Amino acid sequence: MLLYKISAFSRLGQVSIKALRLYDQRGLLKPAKVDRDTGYRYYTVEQLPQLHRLLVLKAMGFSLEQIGQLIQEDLSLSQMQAMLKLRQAELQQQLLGTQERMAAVDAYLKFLEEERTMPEYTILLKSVEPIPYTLSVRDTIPTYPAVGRLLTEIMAYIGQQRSQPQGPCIAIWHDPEYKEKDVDAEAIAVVSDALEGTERIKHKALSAIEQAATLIHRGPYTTLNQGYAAIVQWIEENGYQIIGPGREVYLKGGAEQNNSEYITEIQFPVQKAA
Amino acid sequence: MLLYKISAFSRLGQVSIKALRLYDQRGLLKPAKVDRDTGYRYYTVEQLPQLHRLLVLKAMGFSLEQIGQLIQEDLSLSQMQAMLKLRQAELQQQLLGTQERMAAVDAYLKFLEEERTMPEYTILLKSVEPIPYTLSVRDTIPTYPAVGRLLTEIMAYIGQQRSQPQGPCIAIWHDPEYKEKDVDAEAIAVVSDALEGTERIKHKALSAIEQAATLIHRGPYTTLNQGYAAIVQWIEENGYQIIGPGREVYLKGGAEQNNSEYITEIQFPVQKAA
DNA sequence: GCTTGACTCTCCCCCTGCGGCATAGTGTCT
DNA sequence: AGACACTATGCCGCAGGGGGAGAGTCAAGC
Repeated sequence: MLLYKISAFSRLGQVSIKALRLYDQRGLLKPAKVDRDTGYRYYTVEQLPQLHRLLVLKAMGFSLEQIGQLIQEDLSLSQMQAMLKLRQAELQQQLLGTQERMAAVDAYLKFLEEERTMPEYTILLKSVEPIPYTLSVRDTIPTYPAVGRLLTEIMAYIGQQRSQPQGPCIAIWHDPEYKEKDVDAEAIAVVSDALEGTERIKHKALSAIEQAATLIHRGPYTTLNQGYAAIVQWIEENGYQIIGPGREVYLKGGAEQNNSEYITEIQFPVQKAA
Repeated sequence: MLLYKISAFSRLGQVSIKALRLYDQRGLLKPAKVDRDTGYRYYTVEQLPQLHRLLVLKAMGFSLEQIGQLIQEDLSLSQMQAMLKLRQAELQQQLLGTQERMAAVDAYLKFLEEERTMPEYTILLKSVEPIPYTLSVRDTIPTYPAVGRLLTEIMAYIGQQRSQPQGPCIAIWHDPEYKEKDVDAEAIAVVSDALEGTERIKHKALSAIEQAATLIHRGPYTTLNQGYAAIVQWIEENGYQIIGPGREVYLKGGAEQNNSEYITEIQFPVQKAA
C-alpha cells in the first residue's frame, strides 16, 4: 500500500498540515502508520474517504469533539439523527442571532441615512435582571411627575427604619396606553432584605424582563418624551411590540423637574411581533 | 459626583465585572477615577450612556477593537457608515454560511429519514486548488473507459523524459451533457515544472474551481455511475447547478476496470442556482 | 559518500471575550 | 479587632488552528 507523507496527503485532501496533525492528536484521523523512530506520519488514500466524511461534518458546523463521536463506526441511525436535529436547532438559533444583529445594523444605517447626524439615543435590546427586595407604592396619581411624591414617601419610610436605598429608584407605568391624567403608577425603591413593608408600602420582588428595549436619557424630566418617541419608533421599525408596562429607572435624579444633569433609563418589555 | 464601585456599576449596567475590567484594559471604558493606592475602579452614572453605546455596538457583533474605533469622539458620519456597511456585508456572509450549513444538515436528515440507512456517499462542497504544472491530452474517445489509453500515453511520455508524476491522474469530461459515445475527454497528469510538452501532449496549468461539489467513490470504475447519480441528485436537491465540466481524480487506480479497491474523487464545479 | 535544501517533528505563543480560580490587599460593620 | 464582603492582579482555559523556533530526516545531485 502506497504511503503518503503529510504534505502529499494534505494536497490530496486539500487540508492544511496543521489541521491533519490536530485531527491526529484529537483522535479523529490517525495516520495509517507512524514511524516509531522519527514520528513521521504516513497516510494512505484509503483514509481520504474518512477525511472527506470529517470535512462534511465540519461543513455542517459540528465541533471537532462532536465529529469524534459522529465518526464512531458503531453509531446508530437514531443517534445520528438526534445529533443532527440538535445541530439544526443550534443553527436555527445562530440564524436568529445573526438576523437580529443585521436588523440592528440596518436600523442604525437607515437612521444615519435619513438624519445625517449621529443619533442622540442608542436603543439596546437586553434582558433586565430581577430585584429580589423592594418597597413599592402603587397609586393613581394626577400627572406623571407626581410619582416623585410617592418616591419621597417611600424614602421617608426607609429613613425612618434607619436603612438606605440599595439602588436607583424605579417607576412603573401600568396604564396600557398613554394617559394625560390619573395615571396608574408604581414607585419602587430597592432595599436590603430585612426591611419589611406596611399596608401602603408593600414589600415585593421586582420581576425580571426577558427582553427589553432600553434607552438612556440625559437631561431634565421634561425632555423624557423625546426619549419615549425614539424608543417607540425603534420598536415599531424593528418589528417588535410592547408586551408589558414600561419602567423608568432614575439612575441620577432628584426632585427638580428641569435639572439637565439627570440620567434616566427607559425600559419597555418587548417581543418580536408576529 | 457620586462614585460607584465596580460591582454597583456592574449591577446598574447589567454587565459582568470581568467585562468592565476588560473594557478598562482595552481602553473602551475607563473608570471615572482609579484610586492610586488600591487600584479600585470608581464609575459614575455619567458613564452609563457610554457603556450603553458600547453594548449596542456589541449587539451588532462588532469586535472590541472595532468598538474602540467606533466610540472615538471625532468619528465622522461617513466613517461610521463605512464601518456599518462593512459589518453589514460580514453579517450577510455569515448568514449565507449558516444557511448553507443548515441546508447540509437538512439534506442529511432528509436522506436518513427516507433511506433509513447510513449513506454510502458524503458530498462535500469545497474549493479545489489549481495545479500549476500538468501535461494534458484532449481527444474524442469512443467510450469513457478509453481515457485510460490517453493517460497511458502521457505516462509513457513522462517515463521517456525520465520523470515521474507528481500526483494523481485526472480526467475532465468536456461534453456539456452525458454522451454514450464519442466523448470529448481530457487526460491530465501532474508533473514537475521543468517538463515540457509536445504538439499532442500539451503543458498547461489546471485552473482552480471556486466551488465544487465533490464525492469520493470506492470501488471499480463500473460502479462510478452510482456516485454520479448521488452527486447529481445532491446538487439538484440543494439548489445548485453545474457550471462547468466534471472531473475525475484517480486517487487510487489503474488499468483494470473492476478492481474493487480503487478510489476516485468526482468533482463538479457548481454555483447556487438563481 | 556528502552536502543541500525541502520536509517533518514537537513545543510554545497568539487570536476573542470573557469565566473561573488563586492569592493578596481593602472597606465596612459590629 | 475580627469577620465578611469586595476588589485587585494574574494565570489558565475555551475552538480551531496559524505562525514560528529549534531540531531531526529524507532524497537528490555531485
